[in-house]
Amino acid sequence: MKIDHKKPLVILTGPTAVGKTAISIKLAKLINGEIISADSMQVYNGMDIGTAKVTVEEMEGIPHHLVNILEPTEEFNVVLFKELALKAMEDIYSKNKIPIIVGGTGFYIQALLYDISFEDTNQDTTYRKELEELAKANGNEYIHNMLLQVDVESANTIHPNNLKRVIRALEYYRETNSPISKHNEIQKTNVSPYNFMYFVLNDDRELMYERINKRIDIMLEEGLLEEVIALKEAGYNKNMVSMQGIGYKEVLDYIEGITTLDEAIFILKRDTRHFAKRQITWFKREKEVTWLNRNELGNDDKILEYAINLLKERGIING
RNA sequence: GCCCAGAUAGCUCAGUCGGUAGAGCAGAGGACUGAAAAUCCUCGUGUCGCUGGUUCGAUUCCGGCUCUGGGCA
Repeated sequence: MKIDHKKPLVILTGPTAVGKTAISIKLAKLINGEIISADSMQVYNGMDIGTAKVTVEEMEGIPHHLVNILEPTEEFNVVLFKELALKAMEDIYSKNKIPIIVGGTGFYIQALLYDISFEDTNQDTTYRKELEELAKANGNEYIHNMLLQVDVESANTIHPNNLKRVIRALEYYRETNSPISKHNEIQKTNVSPYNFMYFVLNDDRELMYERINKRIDIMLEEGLLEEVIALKEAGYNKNMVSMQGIGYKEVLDYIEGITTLDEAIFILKRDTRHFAKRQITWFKREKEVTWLNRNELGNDDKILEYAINLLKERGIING
């Protein structure tokens, strides 16, 4: 067995609706772990059905961190995630348990796993707003040209229409006086400080899409509409990050009369399929990933058996 | 039974004044390092319903047939 002094970390992710939750709880029981959610939407209170949030019964006593910790008015982001996840990990290590990161937000997982640095910038977003206004007034190309002046590298890789990232690159330059492309290059070489296993649960595309469509029908039966109506009545609106979650923005459009119910459901299913596809694209690009394919491994118990063996080999758990 | 309108990419449809065709959606691939369930990029060959005719050449014009809408009886 390999001796590794790095702390153990288990990641279990995959596209939406593959069945991460059920497996994660079994896994936590088997390896004496606690779960940290890497999900940008399950952090919000009151957003349960649309995010397919784990219920207390489903948890079966396994502690879950970073679920229900914010109100929908608050903004969650990678930096906050990393900060809170690190705290939770310390807590878990102190109990001699293993942290298991579970959730579909690949960006968050990456930031944590490779300890990507974000500390060198501040929280002030006024410059961001300024740039947004400039773009609105003069067009995307104008802003992109501004970037070209200070950071040719980034300007060449970021498409002018990708406003959010053009703006972030400019913001980064303004705050650090150094191009973000350089920062990214350095961060890319980061070696993970953990002894980890990065599992990606996956399945045949067609089956995945079927499961997504079915899950949304179930969400509607369980009262997704009522949930969104309640959020709207509580004063939450589409400008909030939380309300941009899939399921919320589409249902809001229906409630506000912008689409019919059938259209909203169609769009919701489609957007969820697109999302799952994007998630897979992300995981394909991550280099140190171990795929768990349902069609090759079989049922949840077989998948778990396979995963546990790998964890033993890696010295993350005792064999 | 008669009249009219359709029949073109998985779906909705455009188009070719005759030289074998293109949009949207669906779908596929990709990017992503402080909004990430967000944001952005790339990808379109299909007996142009079937069958005769005219023509150097028909998916496009003409005839017949089949099917689908709608109308009249």
